[in-house]
Amino acid sequence: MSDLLERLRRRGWRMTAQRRVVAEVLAGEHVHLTADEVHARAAARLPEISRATVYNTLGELVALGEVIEVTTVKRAKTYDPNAHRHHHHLVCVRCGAVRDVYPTGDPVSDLPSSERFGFTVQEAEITYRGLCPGCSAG
Amino acid sequence: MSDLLERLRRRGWRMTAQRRVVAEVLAGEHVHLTADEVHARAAARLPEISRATVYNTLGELVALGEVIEVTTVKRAKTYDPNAHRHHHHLVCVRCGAVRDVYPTGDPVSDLPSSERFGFTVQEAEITYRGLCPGCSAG
DNA sequence: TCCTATGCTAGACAATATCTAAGTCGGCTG
DNA sequence: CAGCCGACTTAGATATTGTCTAGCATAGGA
Repeated sequence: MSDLLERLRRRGWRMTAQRRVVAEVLAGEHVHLTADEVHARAAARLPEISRATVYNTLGELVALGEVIEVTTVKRAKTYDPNAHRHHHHLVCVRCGAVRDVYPTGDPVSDLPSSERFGFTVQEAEITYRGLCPGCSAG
Repeated sequence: MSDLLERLRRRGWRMTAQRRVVAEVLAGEHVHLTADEVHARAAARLPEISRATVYNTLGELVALGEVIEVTTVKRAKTYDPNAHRHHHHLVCVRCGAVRDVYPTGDPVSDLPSSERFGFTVQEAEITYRGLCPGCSAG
């Protein structure tokens, strides 16, 4: 989205072809990509982009809060561009598919203070696990 | 604990010095260790134990349901020996400390069917994030 | 005690992520 | 609108984590 590029520019990001392509790859598909997948898609448009730049750019987007890093059981982290609406994840234990979901209720309020051990709890993130329609049918 | 060793023996595990040491390391400290940390502690007692054996043994313990694999933001997976009481995790975003916690309520029931997208939901795992007493004081 | 399948080892390999040194370029200044 | 500077990018080396292989060792049953 040009929204994203706009916000980044306003935050003093120097706009380069590489950063633009990475941001566009993420904003274009609302799915969870690994760094390598982002690199592959970015390289399709800008063949000489290096892996290091993709990693750097993803790291910056995460630091700016524009993208969320999601760690599942798979080895590689994935990057979720849906950072502006707080949500949780539903993961297929068979094929690894991920969906963003919006449960009701607030898990933080379900953690009694006796279970907080002096921590200042900021947020909670729920990972639902199960089988996706394709995998439970198979 | 010999509890754990007992259960493993009953399940037909061939008991070797290496497996005993790995199981003891996990059962001894109720903390979340990475595979490398398990290897280091195991090697303190049995110097020639190899990394492959530690990985294999941890994988078997996970498959047997005696240990849970926990993936946090850190790169390496950690192994949680508290597998027999379903629980969630409270993580310090600064220092990475992890506590097992038992919230009230059932997150699975908070996911309406309109948010399940045809998935068969089996379980939910909550990661609470915040600052531990030491880090919020600093 | 002996045998055999299972387990162990070192080290190679694979996958993911970060670092480094040198070259490039966005965008401010004049 | 040209020059400059520091932020950005690059290729490739390196680090970290995890898996595989081939041959040796051994637990535990006969």
